[in-house]
Amino acid sequence: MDNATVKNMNKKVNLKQKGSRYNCPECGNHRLIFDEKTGDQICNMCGAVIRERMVDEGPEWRGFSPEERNKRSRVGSPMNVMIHDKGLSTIIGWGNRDSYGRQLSPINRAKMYRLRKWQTRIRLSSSKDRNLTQAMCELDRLGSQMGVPRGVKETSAVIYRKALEKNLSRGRSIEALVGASLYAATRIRRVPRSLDEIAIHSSVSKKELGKCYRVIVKEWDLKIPPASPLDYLSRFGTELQLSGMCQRRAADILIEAQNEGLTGGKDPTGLAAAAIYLAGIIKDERRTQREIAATAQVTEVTVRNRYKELVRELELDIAN
DNA sequence: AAGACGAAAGTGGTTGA
DNA sequence: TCAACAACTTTCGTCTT
Repeated sequence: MDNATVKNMNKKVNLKQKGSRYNCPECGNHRLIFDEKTGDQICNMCGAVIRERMVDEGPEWRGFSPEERNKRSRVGSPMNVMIHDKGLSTIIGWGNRDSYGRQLSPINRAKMYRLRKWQTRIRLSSSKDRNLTQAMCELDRLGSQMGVPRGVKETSAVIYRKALEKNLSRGRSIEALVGASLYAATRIRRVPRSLDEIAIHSSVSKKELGKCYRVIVKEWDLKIPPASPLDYLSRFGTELQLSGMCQRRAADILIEAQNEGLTGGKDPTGLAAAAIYLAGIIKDERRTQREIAATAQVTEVTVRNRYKELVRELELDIAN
């Protein structure tokens, strides 16, 4: 018996018996002990370590009766807020066989057919459900087309659900409400997209989206901070292939501008664009005003005005 | 020739009477 | 409801690199 084995044998604490399919190769004993700390499986007769660093696939809880075990089980699909019934409803299978695999009798087959029909009707019964089904579909399309991260889409789905509960859908198109909830979600998650961008990818006008957005915010009393130019930096920076250093410098400029109170009432995209333009010059990664204006979706004039203002007010020294 | 600049006129939204 | 207003856009001619 080597040292390690003796050491393992001494571990009387934290040892838990586990039924095992293995027999000890040394003595043939089938009572094996599992050490939770080290993940070793040890023979309780001769102390031989059968397997090391095993992964315990069992649950971390114990149940003393079948009911208890059932209650504690967490098996099942995760909830998905982006499917109208959150992916939790049951679907009657299509195979015309019972649980033993036997063919159903013609009478039962007809019964199952009727059951299925009713079940799908019930599943999508209320107009709200039908609305949600369509909305989630549209949200998925819109979100994917705009390259919005999954988490934001989920936030948006939650907002839409709440809007629907408050009956905000009445008199408004599904598309408009979906767009507005997506806009709100991007703002909340601090990856803002402009109403213009959403309007481009959906058939709803910017005006209509804005109206819906305001209704959602008002009705739900959402506290959405105004979009900060900082939130736009990384997206624009990435699109313009600027280095992290350069983006960092742009952020510094913006923070300074904010401290000086220069950002109030100004278009945050324009400010972000100007900061990027300046940082580009400072860090020798110059991008033309046109390039930046195009990615930030503002005009060159705005970039120009904002950056002139920043230079003047912050007394930045740009040697060029 | 491309990029930057600035003036002038126009647009859509907010504010206050 | 309307005018005033600030910010932004569009357009265009001129200057700079």
